[in-house]
Amino acid sequence: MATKKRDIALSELQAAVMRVLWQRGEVSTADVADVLAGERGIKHTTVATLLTRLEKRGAVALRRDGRQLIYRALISESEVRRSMVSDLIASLFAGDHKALMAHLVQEDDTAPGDLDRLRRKLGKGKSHD
Amino acid sequence: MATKKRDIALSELQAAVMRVLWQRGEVSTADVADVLAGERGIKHTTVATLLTRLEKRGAVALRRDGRQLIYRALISESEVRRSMVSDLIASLFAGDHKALMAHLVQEDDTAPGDLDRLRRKLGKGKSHD
DNA sequence: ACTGTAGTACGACAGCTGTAGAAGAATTCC
DNA sequence: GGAATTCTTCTACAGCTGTCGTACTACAGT
Repeated sequence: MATKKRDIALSELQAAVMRVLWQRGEVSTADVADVLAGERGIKHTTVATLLTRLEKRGAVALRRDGRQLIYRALISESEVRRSMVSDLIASLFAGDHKALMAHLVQEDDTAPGDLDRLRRKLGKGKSHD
Repeated sequence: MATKKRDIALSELQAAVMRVLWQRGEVSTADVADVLAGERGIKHTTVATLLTRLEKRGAVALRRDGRQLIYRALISESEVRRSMVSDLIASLFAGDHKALMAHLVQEDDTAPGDLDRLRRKLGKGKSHD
């Protein structure tokens, strides 16, 4: 809790960038760019800009390797999830977590039994991040 | 489904404005402004701008009453919820609704039994919006 | 050494958001 | 009827985002 990171709201695109880092750990700009270029036809320079800005915000750290920049995430996916889910709940569900669950149960095609299974499968794990 | 409304992502503040409309139906600019001014010290003109922009986006409709403008929501809270929850799931939960549920079950202090109760209470209702 | 080539750094620009002051119009109150 | 009040409209501006083009730099080959 010492290293509090506030303001962890990412746009769709920023999340896509972070996802690459979360999945692969240390990644060069080119690697991220290749993924994003494939997924959505974004130019390399755009990705470089995105990464630079994320670095400025403290979301990622970079390291030099020759002429290349290698990035790694400084905020974890769980942190972002927690933060953004909370924001959404605050904005649209009157701050009530259960209201979101209710919404999900209502909207989703999830077979009712899944909830039970889900609850059973979790319940003890307090390990994340 | 005929009146498809895409692009229903609202910022925190925009959601706050919409919330007033959702709760009260038809509301004058001044009414919304008073609520927002009380909640977060925002100036009337700011609220007017917000409403104007929401109107331009098709999120609200306005009607004149003398010199006053009366607004009402054109998009429902459920629509916005559905849309934004889906966006979040797509961005951060690999498109898997159940992953969000798992996250909630994990993070929330919700007593495990609540899920059962929740599921029981719903389950048949297909009425929203 | 020269020339591509690959990579980074900068600067730009448009669109959206949060914020609000100034100006103008319509009402209301003496 | 003139002044104070209330509302809307317009304009502005800064900060963030998505998107790149250009320019510069360092290597890799030949």
